[in-house]
Amino acid sequence: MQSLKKYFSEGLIQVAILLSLAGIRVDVDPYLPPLSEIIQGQSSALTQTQFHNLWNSLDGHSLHPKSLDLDRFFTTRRLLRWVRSLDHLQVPVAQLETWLVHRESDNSVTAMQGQAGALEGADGLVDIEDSASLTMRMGGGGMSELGYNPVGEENLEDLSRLSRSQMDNEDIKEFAGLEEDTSFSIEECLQLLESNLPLREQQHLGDADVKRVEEDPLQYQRPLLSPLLPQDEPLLDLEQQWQDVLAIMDPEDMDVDDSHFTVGGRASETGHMDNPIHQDTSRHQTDLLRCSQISSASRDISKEDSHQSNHNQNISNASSNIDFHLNDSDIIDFLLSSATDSSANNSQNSNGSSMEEQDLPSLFGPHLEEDMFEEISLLDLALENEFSQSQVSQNVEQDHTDSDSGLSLDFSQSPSSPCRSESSCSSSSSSCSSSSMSSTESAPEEGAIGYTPIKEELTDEEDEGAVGGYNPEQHKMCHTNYRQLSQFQHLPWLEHIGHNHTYNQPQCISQRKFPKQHSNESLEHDVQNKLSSRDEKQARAMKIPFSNDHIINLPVEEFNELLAKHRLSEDQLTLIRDIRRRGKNKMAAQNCRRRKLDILLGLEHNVNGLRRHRARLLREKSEVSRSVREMKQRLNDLYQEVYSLLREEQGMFCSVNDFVMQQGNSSHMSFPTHCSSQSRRKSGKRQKEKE
DNA sequence: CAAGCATGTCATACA
DNA sequence: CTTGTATGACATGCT
Repeated sequence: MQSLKKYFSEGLIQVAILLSLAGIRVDVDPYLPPLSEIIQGQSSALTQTQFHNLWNSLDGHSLHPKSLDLDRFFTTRRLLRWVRSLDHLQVPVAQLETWLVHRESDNSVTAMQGQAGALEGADGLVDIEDSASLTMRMGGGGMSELGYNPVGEENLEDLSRLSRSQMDNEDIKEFAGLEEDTSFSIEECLQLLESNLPLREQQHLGDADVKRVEEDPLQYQRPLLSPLLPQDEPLLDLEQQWQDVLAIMDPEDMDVDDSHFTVGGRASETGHMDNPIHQDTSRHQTDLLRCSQISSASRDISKEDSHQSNHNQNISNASSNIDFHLNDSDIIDFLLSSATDSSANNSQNSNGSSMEEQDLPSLFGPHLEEDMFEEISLLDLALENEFSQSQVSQNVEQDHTDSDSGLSLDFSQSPSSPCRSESSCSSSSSSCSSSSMSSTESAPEEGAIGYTPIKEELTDEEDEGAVGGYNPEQHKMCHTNYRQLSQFQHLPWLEHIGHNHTYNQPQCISQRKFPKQHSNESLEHDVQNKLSSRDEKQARAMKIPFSNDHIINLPVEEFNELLAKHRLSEDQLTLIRDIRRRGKNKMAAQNCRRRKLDILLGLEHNVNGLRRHRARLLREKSEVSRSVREMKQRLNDLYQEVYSLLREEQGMFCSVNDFVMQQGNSSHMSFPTHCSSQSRRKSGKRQKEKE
């Protein structure tokens, strides 16, 4: 019988879904067991009537009874809710209700204050119901009736439908960006959130809210934020609060990437997509914003995948959903911070391709320049979808995949390096036929080894200049450009890299560099003798018939062939092998040092970015705290006003202290019509029950 | 001349 | 075992 019932139930579900899709509203409630039973009761995963079995039979797949498919389960619940809600308006009804009850003696009020964290400044004037019960009333009364469950809801659409009543106290508090230790009550949190809802969102609220809007639309529409704050700031404040929340909840994301983390989800949820600040700033964002959108979209996918079964799915989705706004806010923040130099900078930025990099430092102030590079680098990295949490790891990863090329490295140490042009690289590869293969093969990889973080800052021209392999000389030449970047100006290695450590240079390199350009060969020979390395001198002394470059850079097979071609003594062979070993180790040491510097560079960059991020978070935190205080004050004033009106209506029989405001399940705000001793006793009794 | 830096070299470990 | 690579430690030359 049970199985038969199940069979019909699932059949009904399918039919209802199909009919609903066709536009026909079907109420399957009478034919279905209570939803709670489906969810929690006999159909629990541990019982024989697991609901996943229902789905196993639905689509023909067979799942292990213990492998509960939560996705399908919640999808089922959503579909069921949807089907059920087709016959009635599915407007989330906010169950926020406020009423006044009699204020008992001071002791009781004190106790209730302790429970709910009444307004600090109200001095016991307002008594707010226990937050847990309030949550039950708000969430359980209305939304949970629709089957919403904050845990396990994966879809963003559900999230958007999730009103604040879906969250428990902590969620709401966190959502409001409040710390745990704050004495801010749950109602204040809700009002804080509510106050940031646009009017159309308010229309989704309950009757009580509507009434309040009708009675005092201005007051209700007006956010409870401080009047000192600009009207556009609530959104930013919320985003900042959300950033704080995310930083607390997910410290792993606190990395550089966290700077792109904000409240967007909430922004969309609360309908702030058309917030004026977005409109005002959107025209300034242009390509940066698009880049951020793309990057955030990619992150959305990955984040959703990683958080599929996460307990904090709601908030994760919210954060991912709003990445766009987060980037938005970041860009806005950046634009606002750079507003002082906006005109000049904008013009320069528009001509960025043609602008000389060395002009950059003069165009931006130190702080602005730092921020700009941070933002731009973040966006660029995010756009490439390669932005890892640590540039260090990125560098190391690249290092593992790259190989070295000693040939190009030797170029940088050539005696003629000071006057050599970038063409030396190509000429070297063309002039050395046998070794060109190995050098050119490994050369492009070499370029990816070392200065990767810096190369991201380079222009296209410089990148093109690096084609053909890593050329330290290019980096030396670009060194002047690097130094324009304030981020790297302090690095000693950039300042010293221009030093001409030309001792111990292979002779063959200088020969290959300018085979036709040097007319005076005798002079060149003198220079070679003077600047050649110990190995080269020894090679010449031992009459080694080929160059050190060949010895070092030839592949093993060709190297062995070369040795076989010539009749060499044992000493010569030993020297050749030593030269090869030392040469390769020399290049390895250079690469190793370069990597080390890059790692340090990346770490330094990350530290700076994290410092800036921390400073910004602290700044936002202080701003939020200030706005919260102001809102509290406003709310207190509002209460005073309401009480004064009530006293007038009651004929001045009751004092302000005789009223407390409560919020409940009904859809209207209620106040006791009189403050008799009976109500006083009732209130006291209720309070005792709570305790 | 000492300090700091860049570079080369060696020894060693590892793939 | 050979070869190549990576890296710490030390030496050396330069500023």
